[in-house]
Amino acid sequence: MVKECAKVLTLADIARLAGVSESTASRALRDNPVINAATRQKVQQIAADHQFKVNATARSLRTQKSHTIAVIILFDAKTQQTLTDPFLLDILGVIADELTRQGYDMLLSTSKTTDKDWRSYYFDSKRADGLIVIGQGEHDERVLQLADAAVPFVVWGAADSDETYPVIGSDNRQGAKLAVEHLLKQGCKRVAFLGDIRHTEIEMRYLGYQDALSQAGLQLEPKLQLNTDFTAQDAYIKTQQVLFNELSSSAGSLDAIFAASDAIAMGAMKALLEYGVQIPQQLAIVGFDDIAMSAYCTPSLSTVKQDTQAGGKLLVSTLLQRIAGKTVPSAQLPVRLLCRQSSLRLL
Amino acid sequence: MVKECAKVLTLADIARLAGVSESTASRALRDNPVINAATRQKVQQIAADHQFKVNATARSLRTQKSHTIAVIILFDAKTQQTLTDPFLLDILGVIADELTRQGYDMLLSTSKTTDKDWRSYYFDSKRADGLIVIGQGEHDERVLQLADAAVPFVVWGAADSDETYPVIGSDNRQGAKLAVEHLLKQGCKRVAFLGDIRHTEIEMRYLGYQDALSQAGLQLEPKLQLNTDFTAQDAYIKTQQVLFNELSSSAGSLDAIFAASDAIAMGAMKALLEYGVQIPQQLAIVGFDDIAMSAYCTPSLSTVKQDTQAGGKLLVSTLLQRIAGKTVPSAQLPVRLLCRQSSLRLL
DNA sequence: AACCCTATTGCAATCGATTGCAAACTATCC
DNA sequence: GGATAGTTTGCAATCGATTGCAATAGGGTT
Repeated sequence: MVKECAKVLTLADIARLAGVSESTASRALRDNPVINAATRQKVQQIAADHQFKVNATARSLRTQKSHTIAVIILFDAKTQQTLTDPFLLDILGVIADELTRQGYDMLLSTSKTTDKDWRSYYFDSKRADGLIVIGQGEHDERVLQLADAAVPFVVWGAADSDETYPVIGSDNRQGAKLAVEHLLKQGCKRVAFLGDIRHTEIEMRYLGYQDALSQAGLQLEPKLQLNTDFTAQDAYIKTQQVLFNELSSSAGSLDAIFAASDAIAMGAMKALLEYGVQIPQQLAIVGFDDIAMSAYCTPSLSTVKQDTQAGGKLLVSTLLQRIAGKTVPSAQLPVRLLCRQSSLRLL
Repeated sequence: MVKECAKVLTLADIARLAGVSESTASRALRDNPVINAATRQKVQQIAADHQFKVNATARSLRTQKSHTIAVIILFDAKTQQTLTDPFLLDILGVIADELTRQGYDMLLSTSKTTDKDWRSYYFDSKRADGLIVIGQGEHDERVLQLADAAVPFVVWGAADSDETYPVIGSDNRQGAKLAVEHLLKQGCKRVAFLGDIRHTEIEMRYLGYQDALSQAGLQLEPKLQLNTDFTAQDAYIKTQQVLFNELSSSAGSLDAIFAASDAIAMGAMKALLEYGVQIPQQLAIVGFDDIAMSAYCTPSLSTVKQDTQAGGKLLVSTLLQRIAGKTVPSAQLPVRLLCRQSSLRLL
């Protein structure tokens, strides 16, 4: 059903129509002040009339800039689905908007698809001028490999110690500490931690969890930390398998959960509610991220809100500065604890 | 911190290193059988050793193919956020994987960013070989505009009557009918419909809702249809503002809701639960999509599951066939009703 | 030995836009 | 009038890979 239609015009066509050379046409369209104002207007008018669009490919080849950023979303190899966590969608949207605002296109890929070598695929091949990597996970080798090459990139995650590349992320440790302090303030004594500490971000949250416990003089129980995937499903299963036993053990009853993501929290909460546990009276729970659904589940989920708006913008601006050759430091964004029904006992 | 590193090699470099001409090198790398096997091997070996990657820009310019597909996500102009619905993430992930599998890159954009003219921006400028438009919404003008041009594209949505372009989507009408039939079978008499019927897909769901009602000999009450955004928040508010009044009206009590998306359903459910309504005993509710959270909210949400896996793959294969010049028909994917706690009264 | 055929390889043009440098033209001033 | 400065414009090279066509070499045949 595709209609045959006139061939797409090239710069040469526009130049001919305007009666000028290609160089003049090119400069006119790019608002080069060296071109006479009248000529410029005329060329632009003709280009607009014919809906002329510069061939992005040719321009990229000549200028050696693609004006495209590749966004790579890492995910857990175990999880079947590629994009699962709503949190990703959130930050992805912000990045997309911000890149467009800055005149860049966004090439999206999931790690499954490009196991090989990001540098050669995206950068050497000139598909992208820079990379944004979301999530560090256990895939650090590939990120480190990038760092060794002269590829401009930024990571969303947790700054480890002294990376040679900029990492943007929330203050995970502080956020976790706030969450657990809040749980303790609600009278909880035994708090489980749900999340895979092999991911750097989650490890930081675990540290914040520890901070709060030790500050309150509580003993750390390693068996209360479960490596769960970032899915409600896995949290649901692990909760049933492991935590039910802890609800009333010799060590006292489990009376709180701090989950490393809202999806995890919701899975755990589901299992507990089905089991007849009263939330928050018998067990209080706090998640992390503040995805849209958190406020609308029942009971609504207390959580540590990540500022995706600020995060996405900072990722983009950091990357663009790096592309411009500047050295930009890592940054941690402040987080905020949102207390909702799942953890508020004192009303 | 970017280390200075050797300039990226070009095909000419590889050719020189292998002692052959550029043409031979090019052909060797593309596995052209006309090249002597030994030569081919040698060139490929050298290229691999030096981690040579063909410059995608130059190749695109020469071959006039970008091997890139632009995915455009439409969204409601009223909603602030760009990417809100988890369902989008779902299908987006499938499309991303499938495109990669087929050797295509994916350029992602949200409609906010490219209000202007998709054809000239993506296609005429040679940024993409084709377009996938997700969601028709109220933005039909732009889609129609595409159809008039010779641009290969596919739409995820609902086939209207006789479009000149392929539309892939779920069997929305049938899905809605199944959902409402189920509600009626549970003994419900007055069913509200939450969703904005100005979107074609939702309109189809509304038709299915009507089908089920009239088949059961029930009167359609137009005031029970509310145009809600695709967010839990808007559904929450609208439910409070409008539906509370209907819980016990002269027309009988509202005892069921069919929501056009799971997010909407969850927002409505939250409002009702807060108001003290028993779900499903007093009011049963069914959503649409089957997003990951639906199974993990409380009560778990009955819903009409869309087959995103099949949908994403079909979108991609349809588009690629179109790019190859074939005419491909629209298609409707079967849906499945998942009965969970929010609607099951008879246990 | 002459000739033909096939298997390889290379030359050179091409994709479309950008840009350094030189040319052309106008204006100004002595 | 002519020289100089300033403003516009165009020529031609360039970005890197692909490909039609011609050229070459080697093998086989009569």
